[in-house]
Amino acid sequence: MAAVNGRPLNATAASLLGLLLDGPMTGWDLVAAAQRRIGDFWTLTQSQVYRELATMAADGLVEVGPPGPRERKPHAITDRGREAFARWLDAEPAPDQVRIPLLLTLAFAPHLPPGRLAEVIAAQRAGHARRLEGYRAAREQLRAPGAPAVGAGRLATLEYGVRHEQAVLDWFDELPAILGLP
Amino acid sequence: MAAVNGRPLNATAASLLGLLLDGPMTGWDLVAAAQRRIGDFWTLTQSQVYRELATMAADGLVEVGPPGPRERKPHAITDRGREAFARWLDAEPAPDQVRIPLLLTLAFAPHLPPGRLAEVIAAQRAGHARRLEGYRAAREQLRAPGAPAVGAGRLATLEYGVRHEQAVLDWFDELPAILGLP
DNA sequence: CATATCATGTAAGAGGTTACATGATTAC
DNA sequence: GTAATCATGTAACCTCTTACATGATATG
Repeated sequence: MAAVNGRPLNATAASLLGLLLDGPMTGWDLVAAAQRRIGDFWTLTQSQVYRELATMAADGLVEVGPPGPRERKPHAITDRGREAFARWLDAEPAPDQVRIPLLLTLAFAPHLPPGRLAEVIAAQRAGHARRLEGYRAAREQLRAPGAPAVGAGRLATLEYGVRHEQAVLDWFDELPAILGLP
Repeated sequence: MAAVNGRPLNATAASLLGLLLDGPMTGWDLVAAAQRRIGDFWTLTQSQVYRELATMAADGLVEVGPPGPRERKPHAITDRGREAFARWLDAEPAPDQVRIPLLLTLAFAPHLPPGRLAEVIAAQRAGHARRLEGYRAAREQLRAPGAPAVGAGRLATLEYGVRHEQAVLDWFDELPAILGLP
């Protein structure tokens, strides 16, 4: 019996519990579900998933069910897990955690060979434009008649993505003026 | 003589080198300088600074100068350090690394007690509004006549902050409609 | 039967956070 | 003299990433 009261959940573990509220899943399933449902604003790797599952099983937050074909090991959330998830969800979300390598490059741009900065900016802008298109397409698909019913949260996060990427693109378009580039 | 060719720089170490281009600094100085120059979009702790300095000293990227008063240990960038920094700066910046706890909460909002979601949103919005004001104030200060001369990069990153936070606030204002909140 | 996909996991290390310990110097 | 701040760093731990190892099953 490990950790009688369980350690405090980290956001990654809590998210896995949240996904398990829809029913038992294997680690493999969870990786896919996480990518689909929260992948746009939360990264997690397969390695992490198996580790968190093992930890949570030891803490009694999930239970391993009867193995299926191909070594499938379905994990189900327990009552303790539901409580832990509810406590986590009710807490104040931590502040955004943002690290933007491009802004580092920009901060040190005077040390960059001339012309290189413009290249870097163009490449980064293209990436953001691609992502904006992805978010837009996904949003339109969900808005279309006959679209699969989906939580409003999904629409809200897509809208976040669209607005953020649009703002970033607008910023890119102002950049030459700010930096005094040709 | 450790690591003849030096391991590849991580962004945090590289940033410290970038700051040292302005002249020798102690770990303490670097913490302050980093907070001021890149703190808006890159986090780093005191602990990390001392560790990276030790590693970089072992790799010959920085040199410890003659100690000053109060155990001050100025670190100066070496020629090897300058090369390593230039190589890092010239490389393609990694994609943004973003984790937004609020969006996790939103993704699982159906499991939240009624009313709690609105509270959470209000609190988070206030935080973003505060940050927007901070960026705006800093930007106006730099634009004012007689402002200290400062790199265009600083203005560009402030502009990024302003636009990002403004987009997030706009999104907050759309949220009730998207989520069907009163 | 070969290849792709499903599915498990381990190992090793990098990067990051929090908390603590220690002492010098400056300002009141 | 005492409190704040400067300045060093260590210890412990957590989280995340990358790479590897292993084998079952489905598809052509």
